Amino acid sequence: MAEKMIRTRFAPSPTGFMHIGNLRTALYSYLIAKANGGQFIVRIEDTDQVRLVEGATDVILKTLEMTGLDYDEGPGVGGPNGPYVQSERKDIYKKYAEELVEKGYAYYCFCSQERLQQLHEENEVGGYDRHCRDLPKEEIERHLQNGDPYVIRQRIPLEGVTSYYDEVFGEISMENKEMQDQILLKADGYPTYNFAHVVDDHLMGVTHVVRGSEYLTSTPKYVLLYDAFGWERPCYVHLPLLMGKDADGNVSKLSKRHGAVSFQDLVAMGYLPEAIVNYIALLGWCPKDNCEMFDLASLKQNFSIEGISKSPSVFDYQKLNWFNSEYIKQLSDEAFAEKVVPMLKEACPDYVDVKKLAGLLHTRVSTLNESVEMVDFVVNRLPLDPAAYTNKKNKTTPALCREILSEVTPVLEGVEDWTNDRIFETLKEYAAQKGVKAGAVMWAVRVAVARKSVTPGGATELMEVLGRAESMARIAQAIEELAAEA
RNA sequence: GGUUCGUUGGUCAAGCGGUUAAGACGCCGCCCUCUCACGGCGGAAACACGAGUUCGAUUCUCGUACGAACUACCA
Repeated sequence: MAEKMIRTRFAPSPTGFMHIGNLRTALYSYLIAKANGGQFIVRIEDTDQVRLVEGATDVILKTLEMTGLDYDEGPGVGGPNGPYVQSERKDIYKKYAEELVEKGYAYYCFCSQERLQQLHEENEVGGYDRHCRDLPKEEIERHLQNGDPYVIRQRIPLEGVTSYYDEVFGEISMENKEMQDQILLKADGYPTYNFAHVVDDHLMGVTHVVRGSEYLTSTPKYVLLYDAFGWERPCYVHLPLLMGKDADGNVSKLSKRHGAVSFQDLVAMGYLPEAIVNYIALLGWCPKDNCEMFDLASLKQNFSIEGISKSPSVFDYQKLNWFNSEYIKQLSDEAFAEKVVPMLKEACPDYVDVKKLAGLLHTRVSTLNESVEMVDFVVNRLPLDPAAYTNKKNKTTPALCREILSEVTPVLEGVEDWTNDRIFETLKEYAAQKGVKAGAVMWAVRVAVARKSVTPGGATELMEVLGRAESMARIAQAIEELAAEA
């Protein structure tokens, strides 16, 4: 008999932006299915009515689209197991919860939230005292009759041990007495995650539950639910957590306080979706051959559960930057320009050749947005410290630079085609004639023209970008300033 | 506090009883060079600790330490 087809799901709750940890979970879940010819489902878990955020679902779906994680079933595309939004499945859960009550695996609880709150405060460690676990039948009936608000709780065995096998962490065992009689159905009629996801995963034929390892210790309760219904337990694949490091060097679950952690934040900062995907794919997974560059297609080719590690990994922006710069360099000049020219156009004066400027930036930025930051000296004439004219390798001094700049002015005026090549040749000839290193001339001119000692691109490249008029004006200004200084 | 999980350089990590303990990012140096970047070459940098098992432990077992997650009518 053929292996059962693998079906995985990504089940986010629409409570905010697409967290990078969620994206990685989605990615792994997707890859586990796709690496094995399986199917990938998306399900929206919006059972918490108070935490709902308008538009969050759209952001999630949009992120999946931008990263190429196409799904076989889910909101928008539909499928045979819909609806794929939990709030639209409300009736289903109630039915199953009641089935559990009938079977004795769950019970009605009429405790007020105030009482629970108080309980929580009294014994700090928390936990429900199972007040309603063994309520007499008549009392339950009376409450129900009265229309008293109630929740349905799972009746966890008081003794024994529950274990399950996790594909990455191995055997996990938990004493039943350590588990809480968790709420399955809330007073507002919505199910909790604890219940809804079990019912849905079963109904939707999910074979592999892929999620963060924060669920590792609550999974025994879910496994008990499968058993109570008599359903086949799924394979569990818990993923190591994504961590962030704070200013003090302490690590904890990656969150907003660690900086930009949503996919859209990163994109807005100029990271390419492909680079983000590549980077997070490697955060907790390593291929057999240790290769590092992966697009989605090759990930589908190579991904395997065995490569997933157990230990949490720290999100490192430096490495992300490296991946991003690699992907930027892989872009053709045209493709890069297309992304960056609009920003440059907006920032720079009209006389600037932004297309050429983009060319200079291509190998020098690690994010798209860095382009604009890097050309501040093009946008404005920066204040300049004459000390910048001193360079020991080229043996330049402010005085020498002043001389060079004065002499070079008429030479440059004679240049017919204001292009990098022509300007460069001309300046080189001049240097040879004068008997100084070309580097000295270039240094003088570049500092004068850029008004900055470190620049993307050389003197002549910058002059081409700035155009003849602005370049000459800057040189003239430099000569004046140097004269004033001397 | 309890429970569960984790621990190879600063970070991501390979390793699955015998290795000079890979590789990548970052850092440093050299080369290239019109400064920077790109590219090339090289360098510093790690098995948390203690017992066992074994001829032999980074690898297996158990403790200790440290870290994390969970402990909601949130997911």
